[in-house]
Amino acid sequence: MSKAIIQIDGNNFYASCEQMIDPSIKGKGLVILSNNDGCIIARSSEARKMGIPMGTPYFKLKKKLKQLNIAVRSSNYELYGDISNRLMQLLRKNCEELEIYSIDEAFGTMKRPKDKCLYQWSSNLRSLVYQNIGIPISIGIGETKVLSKISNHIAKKIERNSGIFDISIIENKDYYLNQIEVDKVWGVGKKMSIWLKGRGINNARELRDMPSNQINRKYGVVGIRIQNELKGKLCIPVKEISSAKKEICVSRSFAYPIDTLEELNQAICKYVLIASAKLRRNNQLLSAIKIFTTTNINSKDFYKSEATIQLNIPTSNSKVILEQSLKLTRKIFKPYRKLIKAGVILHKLQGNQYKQIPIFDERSIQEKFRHKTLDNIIDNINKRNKSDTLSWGSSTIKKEWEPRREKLSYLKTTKIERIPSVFAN
DNA sequence: TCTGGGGTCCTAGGACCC
DNA sequence: TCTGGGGTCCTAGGACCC
Repeated sequence: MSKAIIQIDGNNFYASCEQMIDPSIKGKGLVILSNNDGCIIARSSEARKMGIPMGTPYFKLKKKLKQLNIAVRSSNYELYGDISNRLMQLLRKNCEELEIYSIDEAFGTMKRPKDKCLYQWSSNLRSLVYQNIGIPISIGIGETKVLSKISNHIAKKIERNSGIFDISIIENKDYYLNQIEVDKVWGVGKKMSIWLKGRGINNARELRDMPSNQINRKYGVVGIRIQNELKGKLCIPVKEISSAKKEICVSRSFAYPIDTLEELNQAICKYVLIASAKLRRNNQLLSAIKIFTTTNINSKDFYKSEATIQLNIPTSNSKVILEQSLKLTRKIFKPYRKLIKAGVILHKLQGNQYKQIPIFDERSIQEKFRHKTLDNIIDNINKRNKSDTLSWGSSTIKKEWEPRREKLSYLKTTKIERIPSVFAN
């Protein structure tokens, strides 16, 4: 038996992070809201048991949450990011290879011991993480990523598994695969599951055993890959080194609709500065910028607009990116539209080691270096202090339409002044 | 009144080339 | 009326993920 693929994730990760820093909500009903306090994006297991559905708009459940005495938090990505880093460091030490897949999920590999059983190892890892990070995790093991995801799902579902399941070493594999609905299989989304169900394929076992030419005709390599992974053939390898980002997107909804060019400009400026700082952090340059905005998708006169510009010389310079972005903003703006969201996407990214400097224009070289220094100074100051300590004048925006975060928890792990005090008597 | 944000991968089809 | 064949590259958009 070759290497085992291990899938590890934090249980109800956002909720667990909040409960970890605030013991008063431990073991209680808790929901986490999306940006702008829009909808429910995470629940504690207690809230789930009380029947609070995922993804529902907050305003629809506000009353019910109060009646049930369920705590509410705005999402606090600085906190979750910090806990995630600690978790991943610990996992990296304990797996042979580790691919960080998302803020709360990782894939690892492990060689199986002589008796093939990784339960002891998994159980030790779970305790270690709980002791050191304070977050419960689940561990799924299989021959491929798709199977390890299924294992993880079973680990969470069946209590006696205590958060660990290994589908490769059990005898009645089909018994379990028969119980996994086809839309729960990793890679099968809404569209594909409708198509599959229309053909009588309702669970993971049936998907594995259906004729591959059928799925190939409809979904090509994407479909075949999922099917092969279900059969135990590794098609989606564990990537230890995360590949360079191909695009960077920063977008937000506004607390209230805006309808002037001035406001849109301010928002775009702010997002562009966040995105270009990210770009420089990744040591990358961009060659294309897209700006977009939309009104409420649920309204009758839904309006959305976007514009893209290609740059001849790749850059990571805030001033250049800002100038181009504001030109695009003028293009996409239309008066009397109640805009509720806007954003920027940086496209065609490349590593900055390939930066091309214009060779004939002496002045532009000097300018470039000056801008580079300015960007560096701003980035460094913002890194040491609050992320927007120093910014560009054009990006100062009115507080009242900044996204709502009314139920934000304190940053007890990343702000020195917020570290909890302990008094011993 | 109020419905998130940030990604990746793949494919079809257009533009262009010889 | 009739209008090649084969290839590459790029982009927009769909589908999916957390």
